[in-house]
Amino acid sequence: MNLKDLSDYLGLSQTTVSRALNGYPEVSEKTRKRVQDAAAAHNYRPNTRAKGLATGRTMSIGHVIPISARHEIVNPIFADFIAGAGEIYSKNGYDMHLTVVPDTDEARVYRDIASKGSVDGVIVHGPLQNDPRIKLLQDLGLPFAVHGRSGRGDEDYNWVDVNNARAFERATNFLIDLGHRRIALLNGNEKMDFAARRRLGYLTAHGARGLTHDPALMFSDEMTEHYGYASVLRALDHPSPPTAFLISSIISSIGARRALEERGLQLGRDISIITHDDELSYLKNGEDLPIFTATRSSVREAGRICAQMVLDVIANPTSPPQHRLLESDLTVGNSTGPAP
Amino acid sequence: MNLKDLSDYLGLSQTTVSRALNGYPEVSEKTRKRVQDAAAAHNYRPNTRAKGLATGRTMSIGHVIPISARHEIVNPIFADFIAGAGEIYSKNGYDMHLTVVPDTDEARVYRDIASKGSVDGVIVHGPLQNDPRIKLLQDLGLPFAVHGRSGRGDEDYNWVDVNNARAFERATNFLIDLGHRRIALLNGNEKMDFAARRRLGYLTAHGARGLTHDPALMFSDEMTEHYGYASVLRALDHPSPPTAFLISSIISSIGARRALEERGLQLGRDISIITHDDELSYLKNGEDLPIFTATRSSVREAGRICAQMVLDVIANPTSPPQHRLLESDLTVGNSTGPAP
DNA sequence: TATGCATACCAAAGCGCTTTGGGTGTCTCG
DNA sequence: CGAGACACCCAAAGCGCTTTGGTATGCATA
Repeated sequence: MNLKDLSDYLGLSQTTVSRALNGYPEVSEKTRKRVQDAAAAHNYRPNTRAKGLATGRTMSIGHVIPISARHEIVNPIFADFIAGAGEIYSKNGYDMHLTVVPDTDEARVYRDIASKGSVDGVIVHGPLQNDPRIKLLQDLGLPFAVHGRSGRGDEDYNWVDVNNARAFERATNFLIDLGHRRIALLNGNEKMDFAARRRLGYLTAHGARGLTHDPALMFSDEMTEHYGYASVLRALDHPSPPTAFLISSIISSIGARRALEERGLQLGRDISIITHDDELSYLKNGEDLPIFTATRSSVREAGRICAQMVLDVIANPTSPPQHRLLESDLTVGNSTGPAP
Repeated sequence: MNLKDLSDYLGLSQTTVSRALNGYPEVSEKTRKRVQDAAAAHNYRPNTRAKGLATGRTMSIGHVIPISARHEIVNPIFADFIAGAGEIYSKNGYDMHLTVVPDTDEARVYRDIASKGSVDGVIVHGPLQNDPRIKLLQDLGLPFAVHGRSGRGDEDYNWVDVNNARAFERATNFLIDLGHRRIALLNGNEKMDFAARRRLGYLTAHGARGLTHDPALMFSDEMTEHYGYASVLRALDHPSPPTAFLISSIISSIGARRALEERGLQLGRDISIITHDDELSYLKNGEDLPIFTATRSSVREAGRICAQMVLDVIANPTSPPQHRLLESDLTVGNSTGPAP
């Protein structure tokens, strides 16, 4: 059933039917009702492509999901972010257009998307420090919002980010206050902006308290379970091992816990851990009692905000860039205690 | 830059340029080369919507991601499945169209997608037993492939599934052979087809060995970490507690391990665990040595196969339905041992 | 009676592409 | 030398919608 069929059936022109369905005033309420009823009865929905061609809008937002080319790992926070964004999209009649691509040739994909005109805007995932994608998208004139930021000069594009530096500074201070002096950092890949900022927070706290950090206790890689496990073992084998760990992801923290268990060390007594918690739906940091002391910020909520942001930009292309810096809670669990 | 601009620039008709780019024989190789070079130089890509309108194909596949309406949980295996499917899509010039939707009104979404004509085919995620979506899609005439199966009558649609019954039967037998007699089952939501089959395998093994199962040791819910944790505690508090657990997801197994740790029980000695392992990229079952004894099957590979299957159906609509039943490995790790 | 102005509708162009149904020039062969 | 055959190219229709630029009708006003 297409517009022509429907208008033939109703004995009206396509113009009138289209206007009736799209809420234009040039059609009597009686006719509009008749058209709407017929459309519902025949289960008519305008063809997306045709509508897109005619209006120049696709009503869909592109997400380019980078897959680590080195390790073939897809970021686990992605599922929850998408869930949040998807909520907003369906509320606004938008669709989500997904491309998974090795993180080595993301630029090509953005270029493709832009010239194929298949989306009205895009969300940038996992920005690096000084990510070239941002300039590219600005040049292409494609509306976009970034989940995270990208180094300096973050004034002239739209982003939603967690205050990563602050979160990790607070967490580090919390540990220092408990008497810890050797604190290991299991960070994400520090080419990524969020990880660089977390590192900064960690270093800032050290500096402010007159402590020196030990590069041998600072790790940076993709945040898998195994990374947490292996890094903790390595740190513990250091001649002067840490008494506390600051970990960038709850997934790696699970690996860390496994390592401690294997070594017979008790979490919160022998070794303290603070983790960052993205509030993944299937991997909550405890239901009522938190498992880990954690800096907490919902990635799903970030997805919602980010999605709303692109939609705003699309609706209002001339408005100034929007920024949203989310503060994270510091929830105290049983994984931290005074330094032994 | 659109077709008209490009053909004007080249002094050729749109027809010729279109044919040159799409590999039709009616154009000289010399001209084709000239056209291709110009297209590349001007970064020309045909507009997706226009192409779709003209050809009747969208070159995109729809994925409808159900979110548990009760618990707002998005299935963690989803990210890896998508990664696998995305690989195949980009190799074949297809895109992925995503809709996240509460699992209560998925049907509406499929109906929408079909009448809006925004995709060439869809993948069905997380089929229930006797899932109404399958009949719906057949009625709508939309090509589709199911990740999993849906109860009886699985001959007349396309699916990729793991042999869940067999996997869990083997795992149960393995535990029985080790002397375990009270084996708890931490299953997924048994409205889902995969979980029902796993339950069946578990029961079959019990029956074949003349053992009776205890409903008090059988759990069914969404497979979160907390579910694993809470269920293990509950099972251990049973007057006659189990000596082994069979767990449907590595995520829940992590929760299970946490519960054991809390109770001071040693995995593989006091309590045995066999888990199902979807080979999630960020949550591998150990890097070299497996953490858990596990029935293993790559969900990413399933994504690849499933994607290829829809593409095949689209290319060849009259071919008979394809089925692919993947057998899972049983890898032995340190989480199992003789019954105490 | 003529004019103005809403109101309610419509025909047709246009979005950017593919594809049908030719057309023209060159070559080959009887 | 004329007729097919072939290679190469083109104009225009059509995909399903929105939107521009109307027209016809009815009614109040001057």
